[in-house]
Amino acid sequence: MGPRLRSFPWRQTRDPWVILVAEVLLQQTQAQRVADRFDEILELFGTPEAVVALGQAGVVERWSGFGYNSRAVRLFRCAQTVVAVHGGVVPHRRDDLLALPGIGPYTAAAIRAFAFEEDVAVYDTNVARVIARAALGAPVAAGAGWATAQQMVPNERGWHYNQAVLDFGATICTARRPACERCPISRRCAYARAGFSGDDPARTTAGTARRQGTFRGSRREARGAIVEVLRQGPRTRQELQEATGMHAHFDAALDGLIADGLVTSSTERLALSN
DNA sequence: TTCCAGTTCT
DNA sequence: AGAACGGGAA
Repeated sequence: MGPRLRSFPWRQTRDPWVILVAEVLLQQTQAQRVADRFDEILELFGTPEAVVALGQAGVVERWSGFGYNSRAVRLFRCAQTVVAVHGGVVPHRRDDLLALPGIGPYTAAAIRAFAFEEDVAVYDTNVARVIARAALGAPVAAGAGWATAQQMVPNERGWHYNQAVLDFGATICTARRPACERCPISRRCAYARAGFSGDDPARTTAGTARRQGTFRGSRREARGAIVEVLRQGPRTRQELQEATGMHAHFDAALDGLIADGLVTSSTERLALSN
């Protein structure tokens, strides 16, 4: 037998809502960071009704430390939709899942594969890298990569297979320094068999991480700082600006947060939107 | 600096 | 297609 799957709390359940919450948190966020706070996450967001009851501001308040705060807004709206439209039950059909706020192609597939145990391919940054390197030895567009991934899913074993590929990409076939020396499939890896000639196929493959601008001094940093201060409670514009210490992008950041429905501006104060 | 179990808007 | 969107960790 090869190595076991990594032990993550969301792998011990098939509760579709819990899986959904975990997958939303895992979007662009290292698995270990989510795992470290999973008890707290379950207590806070364990049912769609609980999320609705928290209210949007409550959800955003408790999202501290996870980043991408719009995900908190979308999770709240998603909970509302699941309760109001689906009677509190997470749907299993792809189109119904994609219609939920914050649920895109990856998360819809992850819910189907990991909660409902359907044999659908989960295609994320890890899988895209593995497909490009090991299966094809060449860069892939998103559509073709997904199709290739789907062909590889074994009948009746999708749950375990998908979790295993994710682990393989996260621990062996990594973005930076892939551990080819201890790779169990290096003999069958297209890129390895080609002698690692040319650029890393994963580099230019769609679905793998794209580079972003510098965070320090960015508007995104200002947005994050503003939301973090407002988690403590409402503030005047003056107080908010001083507390964040953000000057350069403060106005644009605040405008953006209001436009995104994260922050509400009343006559005197700014606050997280309800 | 790069990258992280992506989604949404333009 | 490209950009915007957090913040932590290697």
